[in-house]
Amino acid sequence: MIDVARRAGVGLGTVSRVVNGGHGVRDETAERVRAAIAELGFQRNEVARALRPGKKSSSLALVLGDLTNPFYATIAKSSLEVAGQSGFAVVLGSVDEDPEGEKRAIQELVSRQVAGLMIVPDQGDHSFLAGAGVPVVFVDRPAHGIDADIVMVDNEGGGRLATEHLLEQGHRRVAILLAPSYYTTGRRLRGYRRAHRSAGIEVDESLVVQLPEGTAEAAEKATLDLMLRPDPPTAVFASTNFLTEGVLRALREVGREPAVVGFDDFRLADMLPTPVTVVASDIAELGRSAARLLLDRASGTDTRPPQRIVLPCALIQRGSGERPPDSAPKRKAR
Amino acid sequence: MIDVARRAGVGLGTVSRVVNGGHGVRDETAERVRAAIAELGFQRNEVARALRPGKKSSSLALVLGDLTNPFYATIAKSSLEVAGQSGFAVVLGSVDEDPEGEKRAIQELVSRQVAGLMIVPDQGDHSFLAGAGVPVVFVDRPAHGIDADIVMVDNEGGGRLATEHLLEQGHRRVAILLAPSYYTTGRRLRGYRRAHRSAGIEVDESLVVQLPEGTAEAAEKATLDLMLRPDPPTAVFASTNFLTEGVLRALREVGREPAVVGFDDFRLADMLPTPVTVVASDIAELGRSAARLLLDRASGTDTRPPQRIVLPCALIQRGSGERPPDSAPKRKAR
DNA sequence: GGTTGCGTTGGAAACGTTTCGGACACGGGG
DNA sequence: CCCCGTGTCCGAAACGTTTCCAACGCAACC
Repeated sequence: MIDVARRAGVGLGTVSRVVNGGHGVRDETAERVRAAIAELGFQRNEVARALRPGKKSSSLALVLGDLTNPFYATIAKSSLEVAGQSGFAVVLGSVDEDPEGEKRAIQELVSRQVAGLMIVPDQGDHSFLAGAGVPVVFVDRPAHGIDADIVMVDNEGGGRLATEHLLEQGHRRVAILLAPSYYTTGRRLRGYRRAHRSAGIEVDESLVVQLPEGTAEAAEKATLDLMLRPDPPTAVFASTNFLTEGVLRALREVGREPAVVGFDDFRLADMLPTPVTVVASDIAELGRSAARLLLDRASGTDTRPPQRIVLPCALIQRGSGERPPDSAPKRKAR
Repeated sequence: MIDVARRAGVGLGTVSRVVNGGHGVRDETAERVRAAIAELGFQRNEVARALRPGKKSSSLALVLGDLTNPFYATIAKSSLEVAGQSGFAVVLGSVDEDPEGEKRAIQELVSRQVAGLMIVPDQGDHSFLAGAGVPVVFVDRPAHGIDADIVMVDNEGGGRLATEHLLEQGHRRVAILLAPSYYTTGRRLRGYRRAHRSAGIEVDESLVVQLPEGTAEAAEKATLDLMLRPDPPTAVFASTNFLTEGVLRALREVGREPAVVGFDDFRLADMLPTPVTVVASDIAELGRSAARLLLDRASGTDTRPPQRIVLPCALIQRGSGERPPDSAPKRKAR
């Protein structure tokens, strides 16, 4: 920049003013500066820029788990889009479901002076973020120990929707598969119970399956066990996209066809032998909202108390969730 | 850091030495400094750190298209992992297939003083990167106008593998669907032609379908046209995961079952009514290799001339690619 | 003609680190 | 006793911006 100033025969301050908003500079001078910039191929050094007191870099951080999971990938994509439109870059911190690693990753990002953090939090305590002086928006689930903005999905409503749908088909033994103790898991289970209570049906606790892992493999194994019991469920609610996949694999293996409803839509769900009924929400909007909110916080535009945005879920009927109870146990019934 | 120095009663230089490698400092002094750091909760400011002359930030940039595409997501995930292990963060630039936007995004990232760039390039000229003084690794396809490292897949070999497989089943009319002029597309087509030539079979050019877009929708439409012709192909080679999806949708609509081979594996491929045969490669390794190479370049460890890493493709037979020619036209043939 | 005010410009300070030359203490060798 | 080397430590300079204050020219006004 100093070279530009020399070349244009002006002072540094003037160059800086031109590079930024550029008012308070005579048109003629500004033009000379712009010419010099073009000739020298000057490009502002964002790092030096972010060094000034109080200034933050024009980057947001996004901390989430496995990008290979379309759920996370969608959040990443959509938040990236929104951030990009405002000239913000996004620094990614991927965490493999390891609470300690997450803390380290977050502090790494904070030390990079990002303007804000979007976090899909692991369990664990996040109070260490409270004093960091950086706005934080949690995505998909809240965190403990800190009161910050949160954008999420109506998990309980979704769980209830899925379960009600199955109960309405006449199912009385509806299994639910749950990934390890995420917050979302608990809410979806609550919806499941609520639906049962409303319908006056008692929950068979042995049909509430807490998986050791949130993987398709774990769900597959659990479903096999479930279906080979003497009293198998006639319907299965898989509370996660990966779990749904596992359930379907298991069912193919044992050749059974209980009703199935999944939580979260997934690619090709409608192309499977029996198209899969799911409870879905607008995940992309989840990411967009989070990014928008964070940008407003970072710019100081938004000083409201912490917000809580909840997106609705909708049932998408495709077939697997509309199978009646009696089709499951006996192959050629009816 | 200046506070830490005061608190520990030492000079700045000493604190800096402790924070970094930390030799040339007496153990006792170092301990005092560490104590002060802990008490004050001091955290190094990475931004200021990167400001020093010659220094680059400890971030890599990754520029790619739609993260929603599992192909890109996998690259992102795996390269993130490798970078993270070396203490590097990854700044993401997502580009929506817009050559001008890509250039802007890249310059944005360069201005952030990233230590290196990993780019899945759009067509367009990338010579503007030559003088940037930042190491660049291209991923999945090379770029024009610059001679840099490149990590890619054996596209031609894969295209050939897929086509040979179909020809071996006795197919003589094999259609190929191609996304718009990516480099990869050209190579896959070349493999397709080679396979035909080797087998002494002439290519019907009307079966080489250049799509206007690389989407499932475009492929679906093209496949419909293809199958409703008086002389439809008996086999289809979809040169991209999204294209494969489109092909399958179209086939379901028209109720035909030509043989299908896709390029790149995808989730649930084995769960579809007819499991899908694909030519696949280790995409995660693509990302890992790129990150490793870039880290070596950035650290100055690796000063070899630009490398060209090519990963092999393998055929995964699942059923859709093993259908004989005559099963396609007539529904109940055989 | 002096004063005031405005639009424009110049340049120093500040940001938080790393690095580098030098200072200081201490001990050993001449 | 002096000199020198070694180990430790200090603090100024530098990095490339932004921002703030001062200064300047000019016109309008008193």
